[in-house]
Amino acid sequence: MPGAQKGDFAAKLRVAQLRPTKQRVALARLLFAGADRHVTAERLHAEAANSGVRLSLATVYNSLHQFTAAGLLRQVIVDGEKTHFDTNTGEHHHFYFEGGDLLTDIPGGDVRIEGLPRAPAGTEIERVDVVVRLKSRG
Amino acid sequence: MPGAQKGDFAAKLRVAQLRPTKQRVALARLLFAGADRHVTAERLHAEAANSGVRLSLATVYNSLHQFTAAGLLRQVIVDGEKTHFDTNTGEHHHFYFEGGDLLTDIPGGDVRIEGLPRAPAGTEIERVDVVVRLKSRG
DNA sequence: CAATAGATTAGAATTATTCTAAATAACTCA
DNA sequence: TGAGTTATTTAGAATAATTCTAATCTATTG
Repeated sequence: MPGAQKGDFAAKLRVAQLRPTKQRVALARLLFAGADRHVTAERLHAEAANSGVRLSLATVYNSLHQFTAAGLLRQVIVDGEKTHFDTNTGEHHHFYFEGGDLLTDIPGGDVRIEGLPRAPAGTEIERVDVVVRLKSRG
Repeated sequence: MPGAQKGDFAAKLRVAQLRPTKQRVALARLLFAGADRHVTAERLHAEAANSGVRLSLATVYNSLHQFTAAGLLRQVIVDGEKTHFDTNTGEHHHFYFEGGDLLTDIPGGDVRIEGLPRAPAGTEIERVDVVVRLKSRG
């Protein structure tokens, strides 16, 4: 099976109804080749540049949003300045290191949240996000 | 006790080591006169203008941050675009209506979170935020 | 391969927020 | 109270993340 490596990402994109362009495949490789990870647009753009792929920041933004819409990524809002994207789309939560711009996952299965009120009339719960904000111990 | 109304806010500011200027007192009145509330800088600025107080947006930002540092307000990060400030500084969580830019409180006492892992070595938990994201029921 | 729909791009535009330096107002205390 | 000191306010410039635009490319399809 020659070309299998590369084909994985192209196939993944095709399943998501996204044309597997050079840029999208390159970003998909950076995002999905290894373990789950968290990225910002800026950082992913820098990484792409480092790994020899030339693409514009606009394309990174476009792709991150398209991947998110397709369910391949999920947005994590924790710091008001930048948007973080998470390759782990399953149920889970986050540790966030204030200032450090660093996120790590808390497996969802371990966490139970009890006593939440019902969703207000006319609405339904889309998702429950838990962010554990950390500071370094003085 | 004449001037008691106004004095409340000036006193509150003095306790917080903030000089009770006309602008800060006006903002404090808007924020703390009634029930707990959530505001953005832009909205508070508009409200101040409506209530006849002329102050700059920069002052609103300054004041919101100073109030927050003094423990009178708390920041709520839920939507990546704007920062929300909450007059309820006690333990509690939030419902967030996607798109609607609207926040409501979930009393903290009712909610229990179990199964969180320990804070990573060298860090401690500063706060645990729960955001229940709502969408309108289709 | 030609035609077409979709993607990429550079750079301008937008938005929230912060910064800067000058003008103003609050506080101190003699 | 009034001079002097210090903190605050302000308009507008600056910044930073993100989105938009219009033109240029590229993948796909027949």
